[in-house]
Amino acid sequence: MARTAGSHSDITGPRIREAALRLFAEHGYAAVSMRQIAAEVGVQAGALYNYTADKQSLLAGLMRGHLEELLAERAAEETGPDPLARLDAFTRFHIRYHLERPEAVFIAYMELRNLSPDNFREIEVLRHAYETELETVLQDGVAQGVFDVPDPKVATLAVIAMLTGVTTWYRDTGRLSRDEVAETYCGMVRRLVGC
Amino acid sequence: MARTAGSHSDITGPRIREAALRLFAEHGYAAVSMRQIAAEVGVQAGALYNYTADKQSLLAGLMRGHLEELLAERAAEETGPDPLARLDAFTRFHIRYHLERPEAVFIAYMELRNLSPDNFREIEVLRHAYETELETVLQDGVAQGVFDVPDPKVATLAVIAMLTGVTTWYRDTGRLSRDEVAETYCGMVRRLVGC
DNA sequence: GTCTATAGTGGGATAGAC
DNA sequence: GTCTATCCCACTATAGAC
Repeated sequence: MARTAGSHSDITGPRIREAALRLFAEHGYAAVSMRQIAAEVGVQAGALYNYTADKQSLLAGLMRGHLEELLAERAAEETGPDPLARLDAFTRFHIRYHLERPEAVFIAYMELRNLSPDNFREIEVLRHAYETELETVLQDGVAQGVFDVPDPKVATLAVIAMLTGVTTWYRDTGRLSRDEVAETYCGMVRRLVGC
Repeated sequence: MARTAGSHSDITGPRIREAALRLFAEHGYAAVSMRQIAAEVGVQAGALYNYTADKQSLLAGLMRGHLEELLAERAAEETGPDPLARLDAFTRFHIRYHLERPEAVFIAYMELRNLSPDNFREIEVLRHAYETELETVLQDGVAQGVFDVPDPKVATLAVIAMLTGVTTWYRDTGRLSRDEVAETYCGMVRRLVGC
């Protein structure tokens, strides 16, 4: 759609972030130019700088937004006291959330190298907070004698890597539905923790 | 070391590939310039084109070399008939091999987007051949009643994602040795396949 | 808030001397 | 086989008109 000089648009900001998310996920941060993002939105490159200080801030904002939303939605989930129920809930939540936002997930894992040192530290804190959610479940399960996990720290990283990997192969047009995939992983995770 | 015009060097080719491997792994393919690679080797940018047709071929060659070596070393391993022994062997091999070549592994997983369509197809064939190695072990184990794996295809992808994830956190200066990590993962993989 | 235009930098790849 | 020099192009970010 043609756009005219001087037109106002309070939704340009979100549209820029959506376009950047899509393009960064597809081609990688370094391979995407500000011109490409602007063209996707339908403005000139210079206009982007009304919404972001620079390209680096645009990337950091996307990653921070993704991880903050991940933590917020996780915190909003009801969690009872039973470690096994909490483990299942984490597995289902992680898979559902990641399959719903494959682009944000992809960027959050692949573009860490392209963050400035300050932004990197900030993002790592958020990521570690999320990993701690699962580690706590595993430790509680071990303490209660429900799980058998020799090394909860390593198991945490192993399970998260396993679950996140689903985004690399899952297709909605494939053999399994999202729920079926989640159930399959639930079973594998349960067994992995000796339950 | 200063280099002089006209000097010969049969090892420039390998040095270019080593430098490219290191820089691509650290900064990403798109973020690394041919000038950077040349500087790392100690030649001028133009000299690189005596060894590679272009930047894309350099990347594809690194990835092809990595996957071909992976398949060759895997094929060289002795494998008995016992599915459990083969599963353990795969786990230990995968972790050892990946921890020995973190840069090549990183590139092979992260830079798929930056391959031309032709190169991408070629690399995907190699990657799939490797995944089939594990899938075959799982299927044989199920057929012999040793493993309990409801979905061997999904389990294959889950195990490989879990094992490969070790490269994102393992440090030689950390709490565990490589062998200890491999044993920990062996135990987790065994349980995951219901064994 | 968006436009056009541009400053300033750096990119991939090539040509021709040595 | 490597050098220097260069072509041509794209990039980020900014300036100033509207």
